[in-house]
Amino acid sequence: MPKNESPSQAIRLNEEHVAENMTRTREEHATELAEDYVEAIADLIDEHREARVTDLARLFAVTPATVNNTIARLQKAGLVTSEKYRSIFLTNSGRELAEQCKARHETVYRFLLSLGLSHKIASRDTEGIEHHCSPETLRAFKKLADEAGSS
Amino acid sequence: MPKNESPSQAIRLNEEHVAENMTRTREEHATELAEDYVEAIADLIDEHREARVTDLARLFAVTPATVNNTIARLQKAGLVTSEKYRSIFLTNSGRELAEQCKARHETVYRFLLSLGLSHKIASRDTEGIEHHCSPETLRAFKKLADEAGSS
DNA sequence: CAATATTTTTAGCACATGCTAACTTGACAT
DNA sequence: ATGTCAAGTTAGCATGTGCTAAAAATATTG
Ligand SMILES: [Mn+2]
Ligand SMILES: [Mn+2]
Ligand SMILES: [Mn+2]
Ligand SMILES: [Mn+2]
Repeated sequence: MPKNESPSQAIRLNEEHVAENMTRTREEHATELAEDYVEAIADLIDEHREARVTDLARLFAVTPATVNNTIARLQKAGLVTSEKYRSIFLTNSGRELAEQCKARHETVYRFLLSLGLSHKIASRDTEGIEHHCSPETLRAFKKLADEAGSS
Repeated sequence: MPKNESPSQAIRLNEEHVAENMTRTREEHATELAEDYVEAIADLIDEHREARVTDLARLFAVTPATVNNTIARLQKAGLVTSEKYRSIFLTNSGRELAEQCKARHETVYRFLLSLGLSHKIASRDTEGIEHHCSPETLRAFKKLADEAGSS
């Protein structure tokens, strides 16, 4: 029945772009947990010298079994090293990723603060938003956060 | 070995908040695909009178089998109606959600544009960011986008 | 109408991410 | 040294989200 009638220029669904964007967002989600883990592990090591399964379980509000499972994947991905009953460490690759993620997290957080949002809200939304910012967007965020910071 | 030494006030891991934020982000991810689907279905119906499996598969860059699977879940969730070999429609609840999501999508997109980002980048990043904006953040985005819009 | 092409569905698979329950290991206090 | 408790592991399960390949239904076209 629908042949091509009603151009209906209201929404303009650019199908090519939508498909690209969806694919990109899926890719971001695939790396999201890994990013949060290496970031948390780096933070824990900074604060307590070591990152243990229990610490991560508390931080992420999941069970130790889930942490174990995830750590096994991260190890396979070459981001962490882990021996049984020992605490978890980052590989060089993991440390590098953690650094990038911490910087990115910081940028997004400061940007949201600069919009006048509360620490609580900014910190909450940062946790999700950080994984979906392209380098261009991140640059824009950083610029504005820096400008607002020099108040 | 680690007892409580080195306050190391560099990062300040507020464990309570981190756990809360992670839980929240997980919840957002659980509804993300549903939101994008109802939005896409609404757009397709606006443009073509109907939303078919193939259309959605093209839009999301997945296989028709995947769309079928997802539609079954959405139906169980009461967001769409679907009969075999027929096109897909929104329930009232689905239409309502689609409206909200479209408004939110629009707000985030206009906000990113107002930062000087290209349409391409803004549209890409919006697709992920939109699902992680609290009402407060959304209000801030809208305010700034509106201000910039009146140029 | 009949042949063909497209669309939709189904079955069966895989992997990520979560859980609980049971078991093992390690740490620590008496 | 031993007994207890916390921490870590494992097995087994569920759900979400993707895939391919094959079958069934529908649409198009000669
Ligand atoms: Mn995060
Ligand atoms: Mn996300
Ligand atoms: Mn959207
Ligand atoms: Mn989206």
